Amino acid sequence: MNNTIERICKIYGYLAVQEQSGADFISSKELAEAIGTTEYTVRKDFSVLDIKGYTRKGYEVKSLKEKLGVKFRLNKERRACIVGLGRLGTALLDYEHFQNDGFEIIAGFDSSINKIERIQTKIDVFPVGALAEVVSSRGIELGIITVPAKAAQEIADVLIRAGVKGILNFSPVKLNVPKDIVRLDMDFTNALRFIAAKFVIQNK
Amino acid sequence: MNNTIERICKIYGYLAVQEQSGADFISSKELAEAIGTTEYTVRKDFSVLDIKGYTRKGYEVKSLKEKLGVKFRLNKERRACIVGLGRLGTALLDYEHFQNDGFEIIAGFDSSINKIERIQTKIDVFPVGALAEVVSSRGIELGIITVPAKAAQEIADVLIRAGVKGILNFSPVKLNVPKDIVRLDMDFTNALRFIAAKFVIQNK
DNA sequence: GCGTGTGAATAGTTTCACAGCC
DNA sequence: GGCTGTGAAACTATTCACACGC
Repeated sequence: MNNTIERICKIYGYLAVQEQSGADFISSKELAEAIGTTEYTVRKDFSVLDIKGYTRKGYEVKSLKEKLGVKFRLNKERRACIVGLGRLGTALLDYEHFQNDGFEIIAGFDSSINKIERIQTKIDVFPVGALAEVVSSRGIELGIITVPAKAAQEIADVLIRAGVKGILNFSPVKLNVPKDIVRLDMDFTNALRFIAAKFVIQNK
Repeated sequence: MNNTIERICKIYGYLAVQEQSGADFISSKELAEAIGTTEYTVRKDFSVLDIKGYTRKGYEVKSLKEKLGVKFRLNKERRACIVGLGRLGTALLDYEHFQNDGFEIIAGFDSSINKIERIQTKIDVFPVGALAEVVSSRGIELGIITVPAKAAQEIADVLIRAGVKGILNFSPVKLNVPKDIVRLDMDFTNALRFIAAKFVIQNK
């Protein structure tokens, strides 16, 4: 079911683009190509979600996006914060795509007061001590962790206690989180390992 | 089988840490907890790979790492380059974990000469025009793409023609690559979408 | 007893085949 | 003819059960 969610998220992104460019209908085949799967799988996903298309035309772009948005609440604007304002953290603070796609980074945190004072960004930045208070008072639902490995679990704990629903983890450690909290790891080293290993296996 | 590769990559990373801290043996249970799976799955993976442990002791850390390293060629140092030296690209240029774990970023590329001249890093930086030549002459096997969406496919094509084996793609577009080339997408917006959507589904 | 090794059972996912519809 | 919708088939992955070894 994770695979379905992942595909739907990609489809949703693709539909946003198609909607801009004025497309009315789209086939399962085109969607499949756009996200890298098969048309069967796309239709099966929609079938499970009870989403209907039109014979010979495909799916209506606007209403498909609308339905997926409602079912997965991708239509709702969500607030996020970034903890750890090193190079990666500051790069993400100003990552323009978030803003366009329903996510708003509304706060950054770092343990170094110096760094906080030096940072140039439109987004509010705070010392980590303010984390719990800011997260709950501003209704932040998603935490992005870009702190060094040894601080990551502690930050995750604070974020969760303050009420975030999910964590995007860029630190290379496996975080322990309660199972109602969603955690997604983006470990760059592992990503390169995966690419290298897969190349070896598939071309053997 | 992708799942197995992914788990092995995580295990390999965990073993590197364990090796440093001097651990001799490790059980399938501990490995499973470390990477977020079950002990059955870990043992099954090893079984398929024909890797043996010791009754009542588990697996010998050093030799397990060695064996995985050989089978998936994770023991080989691999060279990578980064194309697109915006905030994310420059953050990755100096991402310290790569260096420790068998990957070496040996070149950066950008289309702006200005940017190239201003960048402060120990790593060699070049105009994109030099991409094909540098990649093939220096034996770069992995390309990391951090250019804007509209330039991503073109860069991917050049990288592939120059001989890279895999691409780590940070741009939010789906790249077309021949099927012997490994591509891995890290789309941050999609990651947040996935977290939000999964939370909605699992807590419904 | 404790932890591995693995065939068998189960669960989950993708693909296929084809009926239905405009 | 072209594209959807979906049950069935095929495939893949995980979990279980238990024999084995120290």
